[in-house]
Amino acid sequence: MKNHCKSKSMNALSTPWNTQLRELAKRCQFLQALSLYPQMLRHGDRPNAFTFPFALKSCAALSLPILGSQFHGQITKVGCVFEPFVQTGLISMYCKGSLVDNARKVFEENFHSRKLTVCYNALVSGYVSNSKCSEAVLLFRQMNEEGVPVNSVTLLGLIPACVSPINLELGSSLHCSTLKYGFDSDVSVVNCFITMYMKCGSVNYAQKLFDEMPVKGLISWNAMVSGYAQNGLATNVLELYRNMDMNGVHPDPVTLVGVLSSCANLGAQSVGHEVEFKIQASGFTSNPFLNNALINMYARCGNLTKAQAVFDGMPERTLVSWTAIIGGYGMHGHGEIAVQLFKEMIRSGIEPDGTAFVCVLSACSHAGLTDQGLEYFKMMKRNYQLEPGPEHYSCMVDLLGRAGRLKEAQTLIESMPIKPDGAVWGALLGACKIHKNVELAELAFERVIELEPENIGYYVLLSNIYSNANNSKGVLRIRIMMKEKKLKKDPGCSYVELKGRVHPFIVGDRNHLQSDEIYRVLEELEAIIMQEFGKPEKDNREESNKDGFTRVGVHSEKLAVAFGLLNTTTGAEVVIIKNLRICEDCHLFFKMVSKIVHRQLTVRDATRFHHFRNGSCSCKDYW
DNA sequence: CTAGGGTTAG
Repeated sequence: MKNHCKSKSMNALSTPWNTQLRELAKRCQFLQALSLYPQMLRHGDRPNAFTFPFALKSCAALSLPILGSQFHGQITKVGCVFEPFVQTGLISMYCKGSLVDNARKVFEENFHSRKLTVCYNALVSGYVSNSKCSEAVLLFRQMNEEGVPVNSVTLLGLIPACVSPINLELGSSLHCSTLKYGFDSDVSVVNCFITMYMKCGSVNYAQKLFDEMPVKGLISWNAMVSGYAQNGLATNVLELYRNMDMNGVHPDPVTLVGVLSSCANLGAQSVGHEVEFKIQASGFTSNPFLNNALINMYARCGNLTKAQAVFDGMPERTLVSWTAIIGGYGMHGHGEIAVQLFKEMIRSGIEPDGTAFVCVLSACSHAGLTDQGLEYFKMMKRNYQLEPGPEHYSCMVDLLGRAGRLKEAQTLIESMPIKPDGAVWGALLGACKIHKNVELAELAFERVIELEPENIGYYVLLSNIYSNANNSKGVLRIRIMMKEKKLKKDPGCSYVELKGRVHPFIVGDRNHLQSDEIYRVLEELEAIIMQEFGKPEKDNREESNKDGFTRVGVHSEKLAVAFGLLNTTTGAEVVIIKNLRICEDCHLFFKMVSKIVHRQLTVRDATRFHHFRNGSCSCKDYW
């Protein structure tokens, strides 16, 4: 190449450099691409309009706006600022480096660009990615007014502006107007709308769009998988994953991340394991997103050994990897290990963020490491300039509360510089239940229902506190409140994972295809239990309708056990996936059943299952 | 200029 360069004219000389630059940028080797530029100058070769777009793209990808602005200077000198590719490159580079005002300046100063769709597109998407959505919408209107043609890329840049539930209206009006442009048959535009509706929580609408697509691409499937996963619809994710397979669509890393996240929420370890196998078979083993999702999945399913193994096997661990493994140890009560790992992470030069602190604080709380937790809370601000949010305060209230330091917890809430949310008062209420403090519970309850009047969990909690204190007046008062507000506790739910399918059960469920047989097994089991161990102390079955409240029918856990026993072959492990806080009645039932059958019954924590976000599914609390 | 992704108590 060197010989080439010396012998040709200036302009043509830069061509081999440009080709190499373009190749490197295409392969995302941006640093190498940028290092080519000084080499080129050293050779005495001049950059031209074909050089800069790739240099700018590299600056954008690496978020180096300062270097980018030096290129801007060069571009002005060379005089190719009016070239569309250079211009859009500049706008995009400044936007990716968060210098939107510079981008706007480039856009405004260039007369020729005013009518160019690509330049508008670059700025529209730049505004959106810098969360300046109203500016993006204004610019979009301006395009229409000035008669600049809108293309599908314009929409791809603009639609993500409407990804929060607040913007659903704007999003759907945008959707309506795109019908007018005729982009409703463009696969990428529809994919983008699917994502938008999913992020707005409008799952049904997203599903409708997906179902009506005549041609679906891998990204369409992925948008649905991730959307379901983000909305906590883990069973839908698994169903869709099977459907993909049947339609001959091959999953890629993005698909598998969504599937793993749902396995984590369901506690569906065997599907998760299957996915891990697929990852290895497809050669995705070094994808950091996938490894983090694997750590999370194994940790949540209680398999800390495997979570640790994935973590140890990663060539590079990001903050998210550390957070996932720390959270995993924390949620299973290994507070000391979690704290050790947190220290190790800091030693390895990774700075914790707010999320990492939530994990370590809650780990301290679960393990009773009260002072350690207090120390970390102080450290947030002192060492890392992180302002504690309400989620950190609720961890602290939980930490102090569990340790019986209720007064300190209350003082902490009162000293908060930000407004406490429902979770903060809720944590105090929970602590009052553990330490049987009725008086403080009443205060916490009053505050928490001001903030979350619809959250049934808190009513149930206070009612149970009254009940433990034999305060029947209190219990009645809460029930009347709930009745007046027409609040009803969501039923609890248990899952059994069998041959890769997840079977959900709710209290008194009759929906399952094998419903009759399940009830038969249950009755048999209970008959044997009666025979062997006598009548269980508590039996909540068939208590109906006194004072208008529905009472517990047949517990979901019991149905799940009966289903498991009915459908597994000898020696198979029955996995009951359930909220850890099962009631004494069910606990007794589990113990007796596992004595009767010589199979292993495993109880898993699935409290994270989003369906129950607004109230625990502890069946004791179900009225 | 350009659609889909991992970590967050109670």
